[in-house]
Amino acid sequence: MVTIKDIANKSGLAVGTVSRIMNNRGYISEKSKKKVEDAMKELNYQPNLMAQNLSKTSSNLIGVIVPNIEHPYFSTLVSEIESQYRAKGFQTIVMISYEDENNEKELIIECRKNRVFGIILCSENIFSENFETNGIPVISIERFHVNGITSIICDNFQGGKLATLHLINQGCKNLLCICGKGKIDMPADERVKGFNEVALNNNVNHSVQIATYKFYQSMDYEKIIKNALTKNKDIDGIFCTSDVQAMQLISYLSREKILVPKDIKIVGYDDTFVCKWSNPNITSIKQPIKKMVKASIESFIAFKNGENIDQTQVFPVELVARESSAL
Amino acid sequence: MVTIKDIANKSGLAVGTVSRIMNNRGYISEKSKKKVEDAMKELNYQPNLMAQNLSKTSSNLIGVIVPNIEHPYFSTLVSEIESQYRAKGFQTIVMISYEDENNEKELIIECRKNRVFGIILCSENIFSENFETNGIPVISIERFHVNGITSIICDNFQGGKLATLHLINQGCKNLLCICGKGKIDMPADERVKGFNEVALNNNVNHSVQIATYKFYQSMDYEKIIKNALTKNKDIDGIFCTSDVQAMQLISYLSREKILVPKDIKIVGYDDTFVCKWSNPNITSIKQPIKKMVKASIESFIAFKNGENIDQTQVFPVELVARESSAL
DNA sequence: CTGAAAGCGCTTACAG
DNA sequence: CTGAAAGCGCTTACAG
Repeated sequence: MVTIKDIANKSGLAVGTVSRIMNNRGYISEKSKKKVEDAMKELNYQPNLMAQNLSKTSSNLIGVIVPNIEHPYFSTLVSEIESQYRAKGFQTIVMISYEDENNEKELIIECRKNRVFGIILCSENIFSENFETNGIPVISIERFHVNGITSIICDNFQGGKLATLHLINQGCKNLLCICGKGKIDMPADERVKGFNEVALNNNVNHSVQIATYKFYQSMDYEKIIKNALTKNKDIDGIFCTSDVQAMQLISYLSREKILVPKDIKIVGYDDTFVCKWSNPNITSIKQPIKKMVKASIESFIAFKNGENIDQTQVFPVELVARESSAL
Repeated sequence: MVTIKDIANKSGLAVGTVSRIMNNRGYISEKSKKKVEDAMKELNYQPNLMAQNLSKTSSNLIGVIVPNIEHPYFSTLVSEIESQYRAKGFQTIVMISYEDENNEKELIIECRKNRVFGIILCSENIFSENFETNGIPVISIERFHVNGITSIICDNFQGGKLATLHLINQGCKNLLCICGKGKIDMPADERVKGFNEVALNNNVNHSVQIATYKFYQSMDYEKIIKNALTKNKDIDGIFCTSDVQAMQLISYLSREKILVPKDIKIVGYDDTFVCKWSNPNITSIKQPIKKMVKASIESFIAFKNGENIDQTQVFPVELVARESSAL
């Protein structure tokens, strides 16, 4: 493995000088610069990131802890995180917690071992007093602010309202909301509040079907969907708090020979790529993932610079109309 | 940040001794061990992985370069890689190439900078002479062996045969195969060969619809599906070389009021989680992802130990029958 | 503009 | 069984 020493020898300069040239720090003569660049090229040199991080005061590593990367929301989110952070010179370490609190503790320790610059944590267990990050800043996405963790969320309440208003505008009279419920209050719960408020204000029949956490984990909502629809016979509009639910709902209704959007109109949430994989395509509420990820980067940097960070940052959502809610 | 020095001070031992105790290397007295453990606990110490990797001859890092992590095949694969490698003490660095050769070159350089133990590369551009990994072992998954890169693949030919035989056994007389086509020969091309062979041997009408790469990239096969089905009017069995295709095919056929499996039977490939998200559920060919990932770990370790590694490792597949091909 | 030295936090022979 | 020293590959003041 070629090291900075080899470059120093080759170019006839001291190691420190080479380092300064490579990092463009301080005064540099053109001649030396050229020599170093030539040597680097000739020896095909790549600096050792671990050595760099070790000697610098802070690393370029970002720990990303998510429950899974198979759910389309998370695969999209992680994908966006990876590319935006890389573009800014950070390196992400993606870690999968499977929603298990002990795993999460382990992974946070792993982040600490890596001396990460920051941690993005998407967790249900975020309240835990056991999460000790020793001064490493933590940002959560779509989780509430707690324990000093900065929280980046979309306007879930508004999302719920938009979806519901849309269904009403499309003529629905009997609404159902299918939502998940975890161990703690989640920002996504606000979607249901938005649903309830709009339905109430518009005097529309409405009910809520709660799916326990295991449905979310298995990404298999069939039973809860069946349950909800046998209980509520004359539903004509359903707001699913995730596209994955909406997808499976459409599959279920197709099986039951119930027509979407004719008999029942549907709105999903997240606007993930699967929205286009069903017949009909799924109308959905879009989170501005790109902006949310960008905000997380800015917050980490602000924190690093000792600036104040908003504890909770809320981003507007929009409705993307497709076939599943058409007239 | 607490360091090994703090542990040494606290426990009244030398830094080297503490290191030996932490790594369980060489003779250790119970008394000293206890002292160190107590100090570690008291100071909430976590060793600095970068320092460890720097002083060791090899790192515990594995670079994982994939075209994307949104496609269900890759999200499943990456998820499996992350969890199996972590269990073995490795840390994966997931990198997304977006199928771009320049990105891939950059990412390989990034791997080199990280002094990774090995690279898992899922690339279309694997033939490139420009991939210089400087002695770092590379394993490809579902790509052919080339340039000394170890190749782990499933038995695609067998998969194609299984799928086709199944369709024929289910009574199909006019078969279509929808497949992707990249810049280079891919193991997945063997699926089509298996299709052709079985169809020929059984004297069944058959044709192949090739989807160019851009369809794969966009995960949007609608046009090619439409094209294939307007060209071939009396198809009654379709082998899709990915579940994503099958998913969208089912959506398309539903739109066209063509019944699956009554009018057309369908078999997908990869057996990803989306197979259960459509009506009907998708019959699919299952790759033994877990075993393939396991094999990659073993190969890296074997390489490290100077052992010989099979250049190409082929894993058997199986057909998972669901509704889309039912009688 | 450049070099020498100290330091980042570990590990690893080598003595004892 | 343990300590002291050298080294991993960088960066960063500090002189000059």
